[in-house]
Amino acid sequence: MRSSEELTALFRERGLKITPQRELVFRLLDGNVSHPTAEAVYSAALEFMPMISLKTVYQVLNDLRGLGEIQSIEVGTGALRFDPNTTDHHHLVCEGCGDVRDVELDTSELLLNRSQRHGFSLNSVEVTFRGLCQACRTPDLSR
Amino acid sequence: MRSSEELTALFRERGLKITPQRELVFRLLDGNVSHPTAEAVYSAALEFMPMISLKTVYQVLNDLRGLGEIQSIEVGTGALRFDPNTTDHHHLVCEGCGDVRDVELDTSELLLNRSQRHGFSLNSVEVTFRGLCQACRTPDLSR
DNA sequence: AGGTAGTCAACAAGGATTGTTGATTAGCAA
DNA sequence: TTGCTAATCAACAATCCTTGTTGACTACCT
Repeated sequence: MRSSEELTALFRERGLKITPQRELVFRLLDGNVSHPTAEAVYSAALEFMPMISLKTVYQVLNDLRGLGEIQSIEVGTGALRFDPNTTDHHHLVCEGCGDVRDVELDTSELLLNRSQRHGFSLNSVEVTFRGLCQACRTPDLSR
Repeated sequence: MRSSEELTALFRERGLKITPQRELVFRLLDGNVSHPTAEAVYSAALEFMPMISLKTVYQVLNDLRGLGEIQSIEVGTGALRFDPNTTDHHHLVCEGCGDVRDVELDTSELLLNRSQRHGFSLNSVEVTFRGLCQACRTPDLSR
């Protein structure tokens, strides 16, 4: 995802207005590596803008996705998650708490000699690792 | 997934009764490589048993999953898909029609030196290839 | 300054899946 | 073969996530 300033220019270019709601969502996503759901973005937004609606958050996220500035991922934790990191990377999901981490991975080997596999033309590869994070693996002694 | 006869024995062992509905779902899944949704299994079942309910199909699928005889996969086509192939394999999804094919793939390299990554204990890796199948890529001249 | 896009509340609705209830059927162990 | 109990059925309702609708209001931007 580009910087807030670049997004502003990009939105204007497309005839989309720059509203405080959009700017807030830009800010909340900038550098965000937590792979938040729409609800999570909404919750974070409420602290700065108590009257923002969930619907608006969904709309801004869809706008950004439409522009290719963020991507949505489905890792089996129920809701879609949004990721401002649109570079080639993959994910590690905690089966306990649902946390998602980024994983750098070279998938060029996976694609080699597979371009005509099953008669398909390949567009992308996603690798999802699953396991338990440290917190979910360690018994919580405070309880 | 084991054979229908082995499943019968397994179900009895667990105190689960062998009903015509369960036997039908066993049969429909045996050797099925189409990765059907619950609805698709239900549709197929209706041809042999017009009074079977979707609810029952869901229950049988969940029973089988609970016993580890089938797995469910989520490939972003809306509904869960069920797969009687529980061996180590991966999937190729057509972004046009949603068709899912099996892909044999050695993921041992992917797991190497990653067992402690991010403090996670790893349980599994899924690789999903996306592209267009031949039918979706080829313009249909009959229309 | 005005046209219009954006936002809001307050809904409804969709699709997938699970839960509920109460009646009926039937598997299977004794 | 009988009887206990699980399984199934219909007919719902309900959940969760996401999108659509309407009508009023606001405010961005040319």
